[in-house]
Amino acid sequence: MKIIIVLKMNSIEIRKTFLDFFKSKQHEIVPSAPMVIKNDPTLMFTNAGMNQFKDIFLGNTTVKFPRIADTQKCLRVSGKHNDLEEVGHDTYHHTMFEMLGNWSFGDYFKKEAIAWAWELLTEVYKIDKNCLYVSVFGGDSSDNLSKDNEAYDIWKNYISEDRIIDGSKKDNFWEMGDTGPCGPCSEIHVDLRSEEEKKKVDGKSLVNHDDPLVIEIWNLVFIEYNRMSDGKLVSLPAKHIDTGMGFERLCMVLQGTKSNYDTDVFQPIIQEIAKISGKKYGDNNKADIAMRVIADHLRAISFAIADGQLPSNNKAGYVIRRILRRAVRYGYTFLDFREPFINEILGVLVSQMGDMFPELKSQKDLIKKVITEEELAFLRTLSQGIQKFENYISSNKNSQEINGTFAFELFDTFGFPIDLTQLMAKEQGLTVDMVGFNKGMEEQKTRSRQAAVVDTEDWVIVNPETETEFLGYDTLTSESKIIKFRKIKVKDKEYFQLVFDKTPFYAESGGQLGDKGWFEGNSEKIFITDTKKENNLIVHLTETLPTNQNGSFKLFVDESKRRLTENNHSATHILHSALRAVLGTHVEQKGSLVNDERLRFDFSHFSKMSEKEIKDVETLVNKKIRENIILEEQRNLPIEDARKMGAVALFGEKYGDFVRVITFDKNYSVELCGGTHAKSTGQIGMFKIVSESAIAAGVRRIEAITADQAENFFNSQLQLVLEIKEILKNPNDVLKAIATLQSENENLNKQLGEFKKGQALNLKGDLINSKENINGINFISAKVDLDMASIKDLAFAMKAEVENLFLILANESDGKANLSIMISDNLITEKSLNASNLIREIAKEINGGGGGQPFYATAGGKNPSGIENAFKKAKEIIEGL
RNA sequence: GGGGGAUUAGCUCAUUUGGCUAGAGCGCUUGCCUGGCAGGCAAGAGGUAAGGGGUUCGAUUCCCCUAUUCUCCA
Repeated sequence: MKIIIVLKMNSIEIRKTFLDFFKSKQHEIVPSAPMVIKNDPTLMFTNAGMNQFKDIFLGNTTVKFPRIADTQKCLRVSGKHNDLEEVGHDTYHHTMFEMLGNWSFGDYFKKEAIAWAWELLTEVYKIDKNCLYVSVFGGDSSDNLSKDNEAYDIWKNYISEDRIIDGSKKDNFWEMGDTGPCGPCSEIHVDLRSEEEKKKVDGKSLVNHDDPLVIEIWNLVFIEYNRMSDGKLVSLPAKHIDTGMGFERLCMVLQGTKSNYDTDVFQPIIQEIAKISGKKYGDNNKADIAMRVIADHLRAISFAIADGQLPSNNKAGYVIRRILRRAVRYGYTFLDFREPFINEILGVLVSQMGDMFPELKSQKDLIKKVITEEELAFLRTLSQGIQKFENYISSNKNSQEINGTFAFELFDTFGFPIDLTQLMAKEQGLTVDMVGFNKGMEEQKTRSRQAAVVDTEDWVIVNPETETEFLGYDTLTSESKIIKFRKIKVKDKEYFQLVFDKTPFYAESGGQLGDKGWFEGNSEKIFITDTKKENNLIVHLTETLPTNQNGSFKLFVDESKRRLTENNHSATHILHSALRAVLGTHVEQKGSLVNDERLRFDFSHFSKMSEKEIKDVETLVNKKIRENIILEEQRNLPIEDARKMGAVALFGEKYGDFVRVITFDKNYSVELCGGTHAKSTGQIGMFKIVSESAIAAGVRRIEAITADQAENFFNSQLQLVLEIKEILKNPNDVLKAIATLQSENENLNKQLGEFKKGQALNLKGDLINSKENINGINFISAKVDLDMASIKDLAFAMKAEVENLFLILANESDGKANLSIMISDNLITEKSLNASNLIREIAKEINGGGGGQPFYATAGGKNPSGIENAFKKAKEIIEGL
């Protein structure tokens, strides 16, 4: 008998082995980029390992290391890769996952990529070769591409040809988007089924057929083309390798489990969920799904929050909120949680992954707080929706089916997933009209698609340069050439994007808005309405193109706007340090907005700032401004050196980055920052906080103004006080004068009220005295000089006092007439009188119309001279009874 | 970026073809019952119906804009 001792690697070892292997092949190992993406309009989250290298593929940036390997945190929840609804129901979908990858940028190509992948899998990880299949691109006639014979011939050296599969364009031709770098790819698949199963069905036939145990493990992409917007492919001068291997899947393979969720990546979390829910994992399919959902989503939201993306009500923040709510909902429905629980599992995740990803550890308190608040908020929404549902049920008792429109409304407006509605319907013995629901869904999708159509034309190259230089730290003008431009159409609007070889224009980044200004050349002047960053490219937005794009142009940044913006940006840095000094070092930047009018700074802090704290911060900032600290700026500092200087690092730095450090007194404020700043703090002039508020659990927001704006603020406040004084005839003590005024006013109001009451009483008395008894009815008619509200009061008061009352009142204002009729309740039935009907008839006399209730009605008209006739008519009606 | 909903007393929410001088529960104030508390009874205060504009004799209700917020789609 043969004894096989299998020493399973744990997930930490598996990750390390991958990175060590490629290090031995001269790869630079770089840390994971943040999962949350800034400065890319096409992407909210990192959804593949290659994202942080996109600029290299696009040729917008130079290559620092030709060979790189890493593990990258990824999130797939929207756009092309939307796996959210699958997660938990099977054994292998995830929202957040790690992607192991190795890259070559114009260095090695297919031969080495294939050889190393094979070596790592079979010799280092020791995966049985007889379980592996590979695929190569089989060609595609629509793109006029033949089979990838180069890859096929290389694979032949490692694996028998009957294990090589020709793949379709869908599976084996990788594209970044509608346009851009792309190329054929080779996938490595592994068959994890039992020997018996393998005998029954050939593994080769299951490749790419969604069998949970015959799965793709590694994708090797050979980037050699660029897709143009007309669909044509152009060969790239420098060819690249881009590979991706799902870490959680690899763990499953190497640990011999049947599910990613059974590996040591997920089990500790799942066991914790089981523990606090009092249920056992593996007992009940629905509960198991819920536990997997929660385990997966906990990872996604924790990493997102650690990377600076807080849940919110739109964009990326809303994606995070939705993931969290999905987890809450599964816990609510299938694990019977009614109180926040996800935050309690966080500890396990942090102890498990905090070493590899230190951001989890350092932000643990904030993550926990944010998750708890979100859970509470969603449980509230949930109970509102349930109430709505119950209202619907009780008002539609005889229906057996829940209206699809209502089901869609619940989904669309209250965030109720359709399966939850179905579940609740089932409990009442009802079904849901799915046709109607799906119709509502389709309509909404069509609407959204139409609204989101952006037509981007290809870049038109004017001068073939790749690098653009930013001059804006030193100058606000430049002599530049256009490198390229393109036209963008959004709905009925059209604008242009221009890239210059050098530019003083600062592109929106790090919270600082982009510069505005203009450029001149060939006797034309064209305005630049905004400057944006697309990855590393500085893009200038204009409404028109110069008629001749060649030649040189003179660029001008709007100086006054830029200077005011700089003041606010520098003030933001000083504020940041002041907050840390006053509140403590737990204060971390969570968001920032800087423009020429004001600054907005979001930061982690757990309670409302007191008046004194706000004042202390203001005082400290203004003190630093008056110290007139000279700006120290260091460009192109290796990030490691910057960290040593104690620079406050934000999210967003990538591997090997050379960073810029902005210092205002090395013992006070040192920050990594790409923005533009005042030359010395004195330029800021003064600083004033105008609001302090909460924007999310554990996150506060300060809005402040500086320089001219602050000066205006103080001046207008002073002016206000001066004007108040003047109005009060310059008293010695303004406050006392106002207090006196207030109490006098109060007294007068009281007296006036009593006087009015007396008058009304007199008026009421006079009216009552004027009553005529006609057919047993107390008829009163009068024209009064009161507004409609007072007439109403009077009418109600008289109704309470006079029996058998028929009251008709009129007033006149602005050449218009109003009538009001009040009738005692008993007359309505006894004499069949209806104020509403009567007034319609009577109002004809004043050329108007009206209505109301049987006992009280009003009307308006354009003919005041008809009032007497109206009274006469009313009297005739009563007399005629 | 586009759609749908919400915003009414300190809090949670009512208010159906536009008209009952906008109501309830909890909380608050006062008084009473009880040895005290818990509790009970009674009276009362508290509303520019988010803000602005329009339609109308009349708008919490219908329309438009703004703000805040929730939610879905992209």
